[in-house]
Amino acid sequence: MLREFRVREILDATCRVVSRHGFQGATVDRVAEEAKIAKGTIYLYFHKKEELFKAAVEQGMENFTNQVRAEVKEVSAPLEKIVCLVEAVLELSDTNRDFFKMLLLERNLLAASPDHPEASHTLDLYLDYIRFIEETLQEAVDAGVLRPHDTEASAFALSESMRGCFQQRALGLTARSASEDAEILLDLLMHGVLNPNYNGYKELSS
Amino acid sequence: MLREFRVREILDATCRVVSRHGFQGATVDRVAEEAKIAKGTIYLYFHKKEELFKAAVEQGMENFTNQVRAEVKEVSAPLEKIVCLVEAVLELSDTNRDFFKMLLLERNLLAASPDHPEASHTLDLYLDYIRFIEETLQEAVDAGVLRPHDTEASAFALSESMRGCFQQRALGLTARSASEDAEILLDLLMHGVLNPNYNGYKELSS
DNA sequence: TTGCCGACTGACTGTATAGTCAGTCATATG
DNA sequence: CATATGACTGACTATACAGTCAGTCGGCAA
Repeated sequence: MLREFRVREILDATCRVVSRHGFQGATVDRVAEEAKIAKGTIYLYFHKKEELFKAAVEQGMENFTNQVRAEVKEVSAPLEKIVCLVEAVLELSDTNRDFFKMLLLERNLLAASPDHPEASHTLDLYLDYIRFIEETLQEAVDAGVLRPHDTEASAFALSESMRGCFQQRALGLTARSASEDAEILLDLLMHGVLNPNYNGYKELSS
Repeated sequence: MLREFRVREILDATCRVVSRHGFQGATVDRVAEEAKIAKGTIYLYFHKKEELFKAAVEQGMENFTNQVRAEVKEVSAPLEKIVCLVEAVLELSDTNRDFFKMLLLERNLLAASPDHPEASHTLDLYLDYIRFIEETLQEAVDAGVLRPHDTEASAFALSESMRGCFQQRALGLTARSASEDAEILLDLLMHGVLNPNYNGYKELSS
């Protein structure tokens, strides 16, 4: 379908423009130029600028989480699932840099907090992603592979740590590859940093 | 000094406006209204809108890191320092919500990545903060309290996890207090999530 | 009393840009 | 060939906002 092709083309251009200029500098004119179409054409497919940006974010998020879910579904052992998840997230964020830069710049999640119901779907997508991480961790707890703990908290910490890895790369602060980051992050997540031979601090011992 | 008082007043108003409307919706008119002064007055103290926002972010970051540093300096045991750091960060972010919401919305860090030298000072402040976390962790490693590992990576993961905790609270997704979050995060950081009785996955064992 | 100073004001201007719409063009149909 | 359809265009309008500046006001000094 022509319609679908155009929509995709416009959303891709939007990602590129936002990742280059931020939401501030991302004008409809620039998106049109990037997509090599007239501005009016964009308004044939999207009613408002906001709608365009929201669609770009949400379509990207859906693609992303679907791909991660698909990767994780390939393996069955609970611990391997976690490894696979972390690798998939970091590798996908490395591949689709434009989209992830846009996601990092996304402010609607917060703007949503008081009373912006339009942004709530974006928030829902984000929460679905977190919940998927949480379920993957919980499965491993249930299987006895991970110790019992607050998996919602660890899901949040893990997702933010992965986001941080990507940001580090986007800022050019690291030369590590996505898979090296994955290895380091998994090691931290699994074992923590406490020296097993040290017993001086009982309060923190499990 | 009158000048200093006005500047502070304007920057505080800026934080409130940005935290409520985001950078998009934060106009100089609104800041003036919030600070209960005329728009022209703002231009007596700041040359450009950008300068105003940058100053608000940087002043807030400096206050924040100075307070964290001061708290951590109070204790001497390496492990206690880490506990103190996490508690201080989470409690300060809970206290100064307006500023931290603004910080979460800050896009200059990324906008900086290609070639925006104006934003590099903001980036430097951020990196100083990371480095301070890293040093605190490294001290504990050197003292044998933490196992040897890549402290730059764990510093990054920790700072992003704390940021995530604050975001969770800003979005109203958690009822936990800052100190409860600190406890959970420290437990994760120290011990990881792997079940110590499980030995099926050698690759990840230390 | 007069004149000066400097902090502050807010109406005004210029500009960037969101959104519109009358018109073009290529293709399909009778 | 004539007419219709619909995707597309880009000049145009309306608006919101950054930044300006002539003017006000209170205090102070001569």
